[in-house]
Amino acid sequence: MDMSTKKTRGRQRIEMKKLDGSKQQVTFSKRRTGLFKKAGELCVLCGAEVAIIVFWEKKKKPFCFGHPDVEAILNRYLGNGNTFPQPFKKYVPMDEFIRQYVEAQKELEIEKKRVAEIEEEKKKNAAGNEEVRFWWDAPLDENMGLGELQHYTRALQEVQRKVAARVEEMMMMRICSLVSPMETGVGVGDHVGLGNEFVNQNLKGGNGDIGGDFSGNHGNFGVEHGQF
Amino acid sequence: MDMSTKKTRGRQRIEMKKLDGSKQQVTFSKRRTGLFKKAGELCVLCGAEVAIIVFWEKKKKPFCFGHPDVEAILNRYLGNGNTFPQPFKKYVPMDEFIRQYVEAQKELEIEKKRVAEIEEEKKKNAAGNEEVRFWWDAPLDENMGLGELQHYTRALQEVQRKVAARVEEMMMMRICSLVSPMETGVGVGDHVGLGNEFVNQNLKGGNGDIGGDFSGNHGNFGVEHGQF
DNA sequence: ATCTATTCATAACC
DNA sequence: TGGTTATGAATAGAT
Repeated sequence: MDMSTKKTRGRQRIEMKKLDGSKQQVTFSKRRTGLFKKAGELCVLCGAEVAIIVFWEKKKKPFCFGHPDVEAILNRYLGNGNTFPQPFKKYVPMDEFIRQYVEAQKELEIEKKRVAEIEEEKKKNAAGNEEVRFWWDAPLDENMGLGELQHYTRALQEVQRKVAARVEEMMMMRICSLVSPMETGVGVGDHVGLGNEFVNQNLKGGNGDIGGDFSGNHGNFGVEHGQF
Repeated sequence: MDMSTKKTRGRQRIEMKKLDGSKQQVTFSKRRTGLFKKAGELCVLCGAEVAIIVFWEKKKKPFCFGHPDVEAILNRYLGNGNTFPQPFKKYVPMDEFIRQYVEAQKELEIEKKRVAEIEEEKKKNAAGNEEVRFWWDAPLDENMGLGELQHYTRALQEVQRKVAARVEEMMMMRICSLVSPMETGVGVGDHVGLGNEFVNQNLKGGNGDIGGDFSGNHGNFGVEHGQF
């Protein structure tokens, strides 16, 4: 295969993590379009009514999709006829949450210990109050060259940064996991918890269709653009 | 190619029109899942906040997707979070785990501040004497003890590994269905879109029905299932 | 915005 | 409601 003749590498698998500003912009645009298209197709194929609101970064205005229109969906959603879901703690499989929570606690412990150690060292050294205050101030070990040591230092910095970021990300995720089930709780027994259970549903159907075409754009669907 | 040996014809192009009850059910289920997944990816990749509400046929309860959660998005969409009901939070007594979790978060914050303080103090001392800084911030100097440094390196890496693994795991869970993180804001949308007027209005309600069940909330995304 | 080469989502089937 | 498979689609990367 003469790779050099290929015009592009084609679609490449990407890591599911936040993109950098550069790619983010184009990806957001493409995927948002794709998402709305999918929504439109769902409406046409299944006679569903869908509303999608997308806020991006600090942008004030949201990008919206709605069929028949966003307001209609929201009204129905918020509609007075709606009965609020009742708490259903006992139906939520807490095992996973508990496990995650415990993990979080352990990690927190590690963090705390680290801080404690630092303070301990600090105090100890301060008491001695000599030339060397902290262990890290100690003379460089002859086993490692400065260059290598610097390398390690940079590595540590990076690790520390990542850990902090990860922990935060994790915390956020966990919050969602923990809260959502409860908040969305609905009547007894309707939930399914982690692990992707499914809700059993039966249906048949029928009702009007919408006609739109989605081909290129979002035809008859209300697509509101945010941005600017 | 021996077509007769093929197990299936594979995916076939379908007309974009309403399906019959039969296929509709399965298609709705599959595509809804796919839609939510896409939304989750958009959130993760671009740091977007998305809310999706799907009503199906006569079903009373909608299927929802939301990150950070539907309510947050709607609040932002509707303008000020005031008029919008904050249903769940009030209704659902914070579960013990959530409470503890929140506390853990606070603790983490405190720890961070402590680290900052120590760092600050450290810098102060450094100013007074040498230019000693915290090991993670720096241009390392010859004072760092190799042994300690290695110790911390290992410790941090271990933590990092665990955290990463956990996050990865969670991401997987979610991504498989849905996924990820972010903040809140305020703003009302403007629209573009065919046939839809947009009226910015404050709905209130007090209740929203969300109903359903919550399917696999595997994700960090709040996914609420409707059905019935 | 266009254009591929690939990965991904899914219509058919089981 | 769940898998499996062969294809149609969506889209990352490059232009």
